[in-house]
Amino acid sequence: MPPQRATTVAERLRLMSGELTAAERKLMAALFANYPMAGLGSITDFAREADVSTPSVLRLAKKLGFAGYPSFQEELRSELSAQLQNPISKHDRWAAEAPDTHILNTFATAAMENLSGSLKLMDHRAFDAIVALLADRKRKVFVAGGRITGAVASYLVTHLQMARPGVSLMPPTPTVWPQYLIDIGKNDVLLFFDIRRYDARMLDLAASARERGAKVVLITDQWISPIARLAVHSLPLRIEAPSSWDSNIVPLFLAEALVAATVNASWRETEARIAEIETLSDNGRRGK
Amino acid sequence: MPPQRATTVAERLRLMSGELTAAERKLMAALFANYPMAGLGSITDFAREADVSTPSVLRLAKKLGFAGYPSFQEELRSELSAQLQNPISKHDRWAAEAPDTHILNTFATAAMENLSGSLKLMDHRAFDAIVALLADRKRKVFVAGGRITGAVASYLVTHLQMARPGVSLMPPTPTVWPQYLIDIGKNDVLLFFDIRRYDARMLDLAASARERGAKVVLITDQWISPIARLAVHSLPLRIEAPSSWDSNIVPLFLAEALVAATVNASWRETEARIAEIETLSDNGRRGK
DNA sequence: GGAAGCCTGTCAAATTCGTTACAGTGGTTG
DNA sequence: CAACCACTGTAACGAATTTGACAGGCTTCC
Repeated sequence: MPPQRATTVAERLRLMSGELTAAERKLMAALFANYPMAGLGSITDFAREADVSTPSVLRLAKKLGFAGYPSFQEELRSELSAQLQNPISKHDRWAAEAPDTHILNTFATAAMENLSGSLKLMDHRAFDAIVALLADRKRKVFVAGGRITGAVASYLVTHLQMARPGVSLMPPTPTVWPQYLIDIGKNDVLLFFDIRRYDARMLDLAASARERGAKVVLITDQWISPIARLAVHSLPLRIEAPSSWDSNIVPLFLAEALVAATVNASWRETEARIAEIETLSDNGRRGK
Repeated sequence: MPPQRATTVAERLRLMSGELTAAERKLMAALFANYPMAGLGSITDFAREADVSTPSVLRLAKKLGFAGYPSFQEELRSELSAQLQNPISKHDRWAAEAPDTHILNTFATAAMENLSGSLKLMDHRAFDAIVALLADRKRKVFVAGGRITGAVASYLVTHLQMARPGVSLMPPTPTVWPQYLIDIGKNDVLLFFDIRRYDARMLDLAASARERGAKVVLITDQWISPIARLAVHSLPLRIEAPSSWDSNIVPLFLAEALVAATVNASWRETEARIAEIETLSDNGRRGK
């Protein structure tokens, strides 16, 4: 019998997570990946699942206050049977034991809905076309974001720079834009993140770039930035959140997906570049 | 492996109920009395529960088509885990008409799994405690991120600054950290984003801040940054992605949730501030 | 009423499991 | 750089479980 019947194994694990060793964290991750089923087989199975030795499993069980592995299992079983008899066992998916109204849960629901809503709306051919533009090394790529979306734009640039040369972030201050604009030529790509509270100066920038023959690409929200009229491709995303501000989770998702797809589309050239960056970065670390 | 994966043990038992012997019917009744938990213990327990001998249990398992008692148990477990996961994995199709293997879809699946996996791991009390720290205006708040997570850190700062005064982003270059460190005092908060490829200099920064009496808070990945040992709260997140790099969607999710919760926690003071920022921002636009 | 057949429990063998002891590893401190 | 500490895996032991063999008992049918 466990020390306190009030708490669950999951909760106890979370409370102790700070004091867990590497092997114990592997076990915790394996258990949560398939909770609590992973712990109901033999100790050998559980150990193999988490890729640790059987004594490590035993040590974890004892650390949690159980006499041995069997009593650990017994507790898991009794939790499970309590949960099954309780019809309120629906929120396994969210933060355990937090109420449905907890911000973590409402936010997670919103994020999931935004993501699946965005994907349903999305034209995957436009996505592929944008990837083709980004993967084309003959084109220079510029990325611009607003006050809020600037962080997402910067994130995209950081990763794209690892995948290919010729990628620049437009700085946040419009006064220095001309000295970037001068280098934006025909066939170059200017990608905007522009969501609600559309910035008039970004629209001007898009117009100027288009006049110079650049391909304008737009990532925006469902109300669609005016830049859309100048863009060759635009992707509208859903960004609502139970908050005073919009959520940029889906824009970030799109940025990551664009990077991954771009890397895939030009793997031959990208592979060597990534490896070289690794080397340089290691040298830098060693030389420090 | 059982003969037909389509049917459950319960169903198979009901179908065969006509051909069962007395002892087997006792077992069936005991199993249904608390299904399927009764079958997840040892064969001895199950037999005693039904008041029959252990070989009778074995005979029933074989009659149902299983090789032995362990494989019977395995089937029960897999049924149960399928039942528990079913309501979750109901992702009603991602990007329309794009194949399941399209990057948008594989990435979306990964993102969803990372999010729900992170939430399962998460200690919501640690989250609440962090919010309490961030909402306390007597504490200054500093946020630090690495090369990649810097964008997320910056995003968090941009929003937190709208919610409260005294929020600073630690710059990316360690050489200027001392002039920030000097202002970090007792009771101030230093929040780190530190994921895989942990930066040794960030660890040093955390140690220095802690020596000065600051509260160190850590947001990290499931392998857990060494900063965890210095932190009062640490939240491990899942960040795997089908890409050459990790996904920062969940860290961004957490940043947004922290901001929203912080705003909620101190709405009285925050409301006026947000309104005032609106005014200032409008004036700025008009004055342009 | 007796014999056959099926069912069930007891017992013991074989295997697997859980547990302990110990040694090797990596990282840290003086 | 040596000594130490914490952590982890290997190996071996004892315990528990699973399984097969056997025999007693109940029912059924001739």
